[in-house]
Amino acid sequence: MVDGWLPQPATEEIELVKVMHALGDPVRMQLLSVFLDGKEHGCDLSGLGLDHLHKSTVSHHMRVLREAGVTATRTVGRNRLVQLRKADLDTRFPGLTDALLTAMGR
Amino acid sequence: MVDGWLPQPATEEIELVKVMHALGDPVRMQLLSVFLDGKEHGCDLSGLGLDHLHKSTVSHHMRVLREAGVTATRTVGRNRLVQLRKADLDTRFPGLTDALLTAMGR
DNA sequence: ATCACGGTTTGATGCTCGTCAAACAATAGG
DNA sequence: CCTATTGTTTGACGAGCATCAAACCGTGAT
Repeated sequence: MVDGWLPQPATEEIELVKVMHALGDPVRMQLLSVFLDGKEHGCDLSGLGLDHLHKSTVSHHMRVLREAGVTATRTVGRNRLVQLRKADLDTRFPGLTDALLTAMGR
Repeated sequence: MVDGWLPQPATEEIELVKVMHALGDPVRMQLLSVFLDGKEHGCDLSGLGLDHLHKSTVSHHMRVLREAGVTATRTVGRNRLVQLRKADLDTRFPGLTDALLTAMGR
């Protein structure tokens, strides 16, 4: 019933070096590849090759991404919906998410 | 008299996650801000606020950047000339260095 | 109220990394 | 040849990080 957003840095507070650090991990990079479409995603990571990871480990990586300002997480019921903060990132670092989208994905 | 290039990954071998990891450090980020002009630079880091760092520490960071494929280092005499591998990075990850240049610097 | 579900938090462990210090290597100059 | 310069390499140390496991917490269903 609480249904709100998890804590995250304001747009102006997003730091490039922290974003880079957040993306400098294979697991988080793979998570990013899912979020790059900009849509909301559940925490079901089946079909990602992340089955071997403990749920608390994934939760940790999700937190790193969120605290770096890369993603935003919304609580609805007992689920979490995660999405890329594309607009905010484009404001702070124009062209960055586009470059990532080009480099990854297709 | 040997005057050659220090070992570095081939263009196709440059991995995005390793580049991100290399850039996920404040010191290396500051070094990058110097190299973003694409020109060759000596290892004189005066006026960068890196005076407090030991020379071996800077050498370490230079190596990380080079092994990630971010920079290329040339040996001339007893000096090292370092420059951004802009063409190679643009080939692998189009728009990335431009986005970094926009985000940092001016 | 009780239970199951989805996810977080805490603690512990091992590995990686940033830093310094000292030794080393190669080169330019006397 | 000797010395100074420029930067690398090695070793050591401490901090940080990725991972797991177990406990915990809010929510929805029974």
